[in-house]
Amino acid sequence: MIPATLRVALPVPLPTLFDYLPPAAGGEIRPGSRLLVPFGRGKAVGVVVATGVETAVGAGKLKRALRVLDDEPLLDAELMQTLAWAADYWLGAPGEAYANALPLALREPKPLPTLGEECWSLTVTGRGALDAGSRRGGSRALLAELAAGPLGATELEACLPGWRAAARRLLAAGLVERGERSPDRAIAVRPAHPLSTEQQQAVDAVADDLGRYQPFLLDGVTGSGKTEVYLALIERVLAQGKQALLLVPEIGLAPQTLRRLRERLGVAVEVIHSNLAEGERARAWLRARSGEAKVILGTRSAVFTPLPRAGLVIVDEEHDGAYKQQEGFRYHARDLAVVRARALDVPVLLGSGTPSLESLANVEAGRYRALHLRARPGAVRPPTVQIVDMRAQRLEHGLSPTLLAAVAETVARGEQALVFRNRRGYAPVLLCHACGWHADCPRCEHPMTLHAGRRVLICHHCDHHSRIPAACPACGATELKPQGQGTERLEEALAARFPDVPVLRIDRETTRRRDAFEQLLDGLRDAADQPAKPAILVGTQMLAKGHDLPNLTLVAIVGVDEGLLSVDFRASERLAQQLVQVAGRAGRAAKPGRVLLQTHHPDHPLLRQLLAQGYAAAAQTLLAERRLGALPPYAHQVLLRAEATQRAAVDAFLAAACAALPPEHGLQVAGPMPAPMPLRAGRQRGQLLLEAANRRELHAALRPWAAQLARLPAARKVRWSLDVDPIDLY
DNA sequence: AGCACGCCGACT
DNA sequence: GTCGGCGTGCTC
Repeated sequence: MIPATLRVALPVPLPTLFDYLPPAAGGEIRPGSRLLVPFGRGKAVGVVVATGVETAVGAGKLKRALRVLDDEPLLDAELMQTLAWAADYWLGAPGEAYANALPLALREPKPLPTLGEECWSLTVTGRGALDAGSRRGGSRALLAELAAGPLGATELEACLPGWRAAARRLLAAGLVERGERSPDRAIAVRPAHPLSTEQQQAVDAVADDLGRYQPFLLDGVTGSGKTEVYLALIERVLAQGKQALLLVPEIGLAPQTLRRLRERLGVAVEVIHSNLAEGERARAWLRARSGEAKVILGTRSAVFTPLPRAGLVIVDEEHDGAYKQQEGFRYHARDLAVVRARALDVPVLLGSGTPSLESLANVEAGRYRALHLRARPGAVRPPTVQIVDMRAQRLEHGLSPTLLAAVAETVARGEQALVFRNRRGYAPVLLCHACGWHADCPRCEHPMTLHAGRRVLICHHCDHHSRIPAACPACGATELKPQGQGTERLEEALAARFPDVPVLRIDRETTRRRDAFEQLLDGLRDAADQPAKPAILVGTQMLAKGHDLPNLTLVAIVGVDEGLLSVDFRASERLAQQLVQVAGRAGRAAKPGRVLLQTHHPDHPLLRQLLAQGYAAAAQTLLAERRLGALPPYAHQVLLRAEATQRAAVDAFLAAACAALPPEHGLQVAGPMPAPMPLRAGRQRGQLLLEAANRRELHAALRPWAAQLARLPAARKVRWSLDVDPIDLY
């Protein structure tokens, strides 16, 4: 044994840590410091996990580390412990867990960046160019923005999206320069809204537990003022000189939340998400680590932000699937937030209008405490919901007369209507009426979606594009008919039907440019001096989330039937959440809302209960079904996925994996079997599902097994992954 | 995951 | 005669 041997996590997807001799020069090395080491033929930056370890590596193989990059550990003890726990729980490669936690810029052997915020200002020549008006377009706009004084990167992003291209040009021309300044602080603080009794109760309940671990589930419908509760709690945490971490499911929701945080709190708020430039992200991360950043707002990966003065962790829209990473290290940020809160000894608040069944089960089991916001302070009353029976109705491009009449009434009142359809494109199928042939993706064997505007067929599973055939390739008939409706077709139908009203389609295609979405939505809000204009919105689930549209009074939901009939056991939960979230868009402020639900299954028990008794009751029914079926959250699952071009390779690997399971493991084994989509992007796919009522048993059996999988000879011929607590079984 | 080594086809 | 295809094996 060599007493000073270091154990290091390196950013490779291997189930192992690597041992090194300490660098030739240097003093004491502590866990959490980064280390530059020779690795293979090159070098790598790793994180020291343990020192003075007893190594099993032969002395001839053991290499000496090159140098320590941090005198002080970059990752504190709590983060190190949490990361080790996470790698173990999600059966991930330890190195990948550390790699996820560190911003990319900190995984390079360079000195730490300084903490100031990137900031841009005019040079003397720049001012001259502005006065002379010698530039145009984005460059001119940027010069104009900077005329009043230097601006930070976040501010520029807010007032001039896409400014970086112009900045690069002007920097090269010497018209602007890049500098650094300490981050913005102490802007005018807007006073808090008075809290309702319910809000105050929720705040008091959590505040009573500040300073110790306690999870809360804050259950509040859209418009009930969850954000005010978050803000009030963050204020308390700040008053104690501590930090708050607020997670949101997607970047799209960050800007509006950021605005509210900055307006209200007047402290440095850091935003951390994957769209941030790597340097900025590293600086934000370091400002959190130094304690300078008091409030950290971020998406999934922000759950790894260091919090030396942690006071509170909040997970907004906790039911959202975006918190689960779906490749590489497959962690769940909501679950990890709870684990971190326990390690940090702080309360964790999970908020949602439609809580996940997992969290509801945790309330039921007494692990989480429930807090409720039932009233919608801003709205007169909740929207009325009506089921529209599509059977025996003459449909116009999939839209019933009832629905069209409701849209007509709404726009006639000068209000806005949303037609929600969770399918992009013109039609999901292109069908030959003569012989029944339909256009399938050659790589997925699934119908391709017709995109009429772009005159192309697109596979929504693998993005394969092909030309629209002029005639049926099977029988030669020219009667190829689009079957079913996507948002593009609904937009067309509604525009034809309501020629005097603007029809706006909002989906991935129409909002591809980064700022397009916000711009479209801004046009729908009240201008200061003008009354709101009537409009019809057609959109996918992009519209389901959090955006405030005060003049939207009708929400018509088209095509919920897929969710009702799906074989995926989570489909009904997701459908219920989606329906409630979309319905919540209707009728905020003073105008009452109306929701129409168009279906072929008007008597479906889930829809009936959702309407009559609301989400909480429907969720209880779904929970009872899960319990009866011994499904999550009452059982625990691990899914082994495999794919390869050869079906035989997949089968051989899964069979070998199955045979490698420890004897008497006490687990339920389903498979090996084909994946729900057995062919995708030209790859054969299969899976093996393992279940157990007891999570400890499941992990005890799977830990050694997971390590063994990598060593199976059959593993080299497939792409495989392990998914602990999978949320999608595709 | 990268990266190199290694042994078989169509090109200057 | 070589450039390069991706199978195989390794990384302390």
